[in-house]
Amino acid sequence: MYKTDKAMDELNKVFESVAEYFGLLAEPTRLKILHCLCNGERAVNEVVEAVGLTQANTSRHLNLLYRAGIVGRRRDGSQVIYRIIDPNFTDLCRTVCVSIASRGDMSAPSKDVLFRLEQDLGVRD
Amino acid sequence: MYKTDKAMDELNKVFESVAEYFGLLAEPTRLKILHCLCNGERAVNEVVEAVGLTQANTSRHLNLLYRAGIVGRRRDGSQVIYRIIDPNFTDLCRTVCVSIASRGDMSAPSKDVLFRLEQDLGVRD
DNA sequence: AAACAGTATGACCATACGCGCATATAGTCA
DNA sequence: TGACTATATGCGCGTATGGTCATACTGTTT
Repeated sequence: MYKTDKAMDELNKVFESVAEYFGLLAEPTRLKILHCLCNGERAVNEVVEAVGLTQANTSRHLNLLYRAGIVGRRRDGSQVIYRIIDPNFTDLCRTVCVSIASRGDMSAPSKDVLFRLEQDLGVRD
Repeated sequence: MYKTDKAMDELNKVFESVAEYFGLLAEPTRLKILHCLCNGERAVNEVVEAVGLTQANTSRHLNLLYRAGIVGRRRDGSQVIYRIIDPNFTDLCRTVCVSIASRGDMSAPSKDVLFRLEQDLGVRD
């Protein structure tokens, strides 16, 4: 298929990049943080309060997401305000949410929770 | 927002499920395996040869993907043949691939490799 | 049954990563 | 400048997980 070694190398790099991206979304805490940002920008301390994480932890995750280009940030006085800038994030999450909902797992979430979640994911800033 | 504790619990479970799903796609080796299955079903030994992994390793990853419902399998004589059954997989990967390609990273993959990859992801079995 | 190919799995190792603690840095206000 | 709030970061710990090796399991063939 991909004959040359060079093409293979490039393909492997693509896989690594894709894996890295998915890896950012593979953590419940980060998903919580991102969900918290779904309805608009938030300062770090707001996120901390909303998701119930440590300030240090929250800051770390937000930095990760920032360096990956999933969220943007701006200073406002002494606080830093984050927002989602990756146009694909909501699409990806909505797809997976629907997929999970469709699986008749015993642990299937109730309709209204999913509905509300999809509502959040449908909002664009 | 999500007032009741019950709703919060459910939401957290959703986050965990979504994270778990993304986690499966967050590994370059698994992406290689899945890419190998993009053009149709393959026996384990074929996958082993195609992606250059250990047989044990390949089997483990395939089992993971199977238990998660991303791939299906059937026996054919002494060999087991896997195929992609998750309708969302290609969509998700295509989205992320395009996203990565659009970022002007220095390590941006060449156009033809990406084109070929998207071609693979466009094929439905 | 014996020999063999194909596949799965248990044990172990090395590494990655999320977390909490303490601390450093940046900005505001008196 | 000093005190205070807000945010970021270095360090150490515990866990989770991918990789490898050896081995068990399954089906086929003679």
